[in-house]
Amino acid sequence: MSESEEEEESEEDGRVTKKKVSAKKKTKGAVPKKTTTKAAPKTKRKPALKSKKPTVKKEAKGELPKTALSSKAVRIEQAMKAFKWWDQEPLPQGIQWRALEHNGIFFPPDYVPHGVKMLYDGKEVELPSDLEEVATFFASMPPDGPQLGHPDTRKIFVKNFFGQFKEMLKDKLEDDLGIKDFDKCDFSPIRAHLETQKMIKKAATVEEKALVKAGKEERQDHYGYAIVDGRIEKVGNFNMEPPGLFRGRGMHPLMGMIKERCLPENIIVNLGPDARVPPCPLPGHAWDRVQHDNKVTWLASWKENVLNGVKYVMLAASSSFKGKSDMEKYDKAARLKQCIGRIRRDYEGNLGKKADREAKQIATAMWIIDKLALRVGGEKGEDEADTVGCCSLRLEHLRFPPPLEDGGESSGAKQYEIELEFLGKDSMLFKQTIDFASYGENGKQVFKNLRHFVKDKKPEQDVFEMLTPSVLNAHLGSLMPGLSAKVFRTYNASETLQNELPTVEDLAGMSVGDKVVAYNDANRKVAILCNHQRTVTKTMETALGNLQERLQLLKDQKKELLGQKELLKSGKTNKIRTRKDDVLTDKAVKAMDKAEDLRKKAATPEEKIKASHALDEAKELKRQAQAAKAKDAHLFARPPTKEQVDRKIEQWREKITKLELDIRNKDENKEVALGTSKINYMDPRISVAWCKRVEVPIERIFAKTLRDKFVWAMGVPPSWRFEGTSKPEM
DNA sequence: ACAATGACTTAGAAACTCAGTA
DNA sequence: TACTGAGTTTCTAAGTCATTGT
Repeated sequence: MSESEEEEESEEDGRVTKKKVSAKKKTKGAVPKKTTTKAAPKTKRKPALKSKKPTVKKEAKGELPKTALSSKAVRIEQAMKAFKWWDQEPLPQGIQWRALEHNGIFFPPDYVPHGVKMLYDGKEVELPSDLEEVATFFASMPPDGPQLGHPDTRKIFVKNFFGQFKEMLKDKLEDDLGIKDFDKCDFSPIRAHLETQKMIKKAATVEEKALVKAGKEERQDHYGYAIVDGRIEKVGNFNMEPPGLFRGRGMHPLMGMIKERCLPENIIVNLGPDARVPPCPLPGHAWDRVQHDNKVTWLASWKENVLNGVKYVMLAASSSFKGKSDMEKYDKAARLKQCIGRIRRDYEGNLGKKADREAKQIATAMWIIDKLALRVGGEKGEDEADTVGCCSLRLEHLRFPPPLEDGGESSGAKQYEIELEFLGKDSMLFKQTIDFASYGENGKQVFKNLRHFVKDKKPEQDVFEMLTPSVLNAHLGSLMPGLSAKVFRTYNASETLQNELPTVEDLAGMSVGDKVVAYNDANRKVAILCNHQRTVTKTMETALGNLQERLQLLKDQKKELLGQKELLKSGKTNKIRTRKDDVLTDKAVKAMDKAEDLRKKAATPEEKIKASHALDEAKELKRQAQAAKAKDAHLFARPPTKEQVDRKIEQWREKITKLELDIRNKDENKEVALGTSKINYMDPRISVAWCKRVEVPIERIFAKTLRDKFVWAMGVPPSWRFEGTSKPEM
């Protein structure tokens, strides 16, 4: 790869020299770019940033990459990559950095009033700009989304939103404009306005889009990097969250509350004592305060008004801060693997303890967390959605089998089954029937314990009334230093991946594509273990429906082809249906040209809207043309030979098999999210080593950002296994 | 003791991008 | 040569857990 040959050229093992840093300070500050003035170099810099793409293409074509003139972005990336934090001397306990420099936060622009009026009782209402803004927040909520699309959540959302909206009316105007009833409010004019704005944006010319992109890149250049102990690192969320309406998940009691605009006055900036303080980007404003706390990794923080929690600007997932703790997390999980036997014996031994209810609850909870991969489940407040984990499970979340008729023992397999049904993190449904008997004697004991714990309890009472995460974690910590409940999920996920991945022998003779499928199968097992779900969106549903339709069409076409074969055999060639002239496509193309023309000439918003309508119509024509074409795709222009028909039948057979596989995969995956476990739970070294062993290029498994995030894992040998190496068993 | 807070990880949805394709 | 849909990135909410405050 070109990396190695360029490595020596990169900035001294990734370190930006002192000289360079201070030089930057004088001009623009911490940003890793040499821009001196705003406008002038802009045009010059653009091609440099763009040069990234051609380089890649040339490389792909086998040409030599240009080493001398690598773009700024590429050079920064190389500098970041060249520094191998995992080979470095660690900083003292609790110290996160010695020097830290960054450029602060980007703030979204002020609200620009659009003047489109909402209706009340059918009449337009004149709103001051800050109220118009809030009305616009509401209008921008998708009417069929997770908040407004469901009657229960909609009720909460509307109550919160409208309560505050009315409050604002009262505060801002002495007269509330008579707005009292939400049902008389009509935000649809604003919604329509937003919709057309979106269309206009989508229909923008290439140049306009390029301009937007350039602006984004400029922002990335300015805010997107920090200098940590002399090295360049990527910043994660440097954009301040824009104001809007709080979108809680599930039945969040606060959904619909106004999330206020956050200004520099609310920001604490954290950086090194010697670092240049980033200038506040909003004229006339100032940071709340600047601090130099090197015990923490964040660059800036603010208090958010809805949940009253602190939010942070932190480095990106590819940074050394995140990388270090990620590696520690997986090392800890591997350490758990070393002593998992002892820990399981600990809780198994305590499951049947007669006298000690607390020990029994701890043991039972540990079993659940270990075997069912539940989260620990902290207590939740009044102002939060009612979701639970292990410690907060209530009797109402457990469905025991019906009691046996008058002492009749063992009435069947259902005896030890419990249906668990509750909402977990993000209000994701957990619904599984657990057959405790399938886990052997310990499983049966857990079942008995649960029945015992809930004896004489009301549905809304906790199953583990003696447990809290602190109690549980205190016990876990006594079994292994640093052990807490969440480590079990990491451990079990990684262990499952390793065990589920096929061996080199299993994969003998398979294509890379098939190996990737095998990897995804293992990944899916982990995702299911961790209950990583995604809701089937409407777009996905329709996409699946379209595929089904397409499959049916292909099948019908194949049938006709088989019929044609028979006709050929019996010499009835004249009965073979041939393809008709395609007139629709021509029509569509013309309409398209015309719409394009309109768009080019359009200057005023009205004309632009008109052009976009014309485009829509042309698209519809095109869709029709394509549908018609697809319908006859299997037909020949003139009566075919037998060979031609045979060839086409074979083609169609392949198409059908491929599509059927595609549909099956999509269907299986539609409600499982593979990404979460890949990003957060499976030790990347397992995947890297497996890829090396079975000769699958790592980029087939990890996309760019994941490769960056997991740089520290890329060097493991093919033989690497997930099993604790350091730290002996206690 | 235990409630509140702070810092950080984990999470799915939404927005965006880009490659395959008609 | 624009479209489409899959894949990726961004966004920010919602967890965990140790520390701090009362």
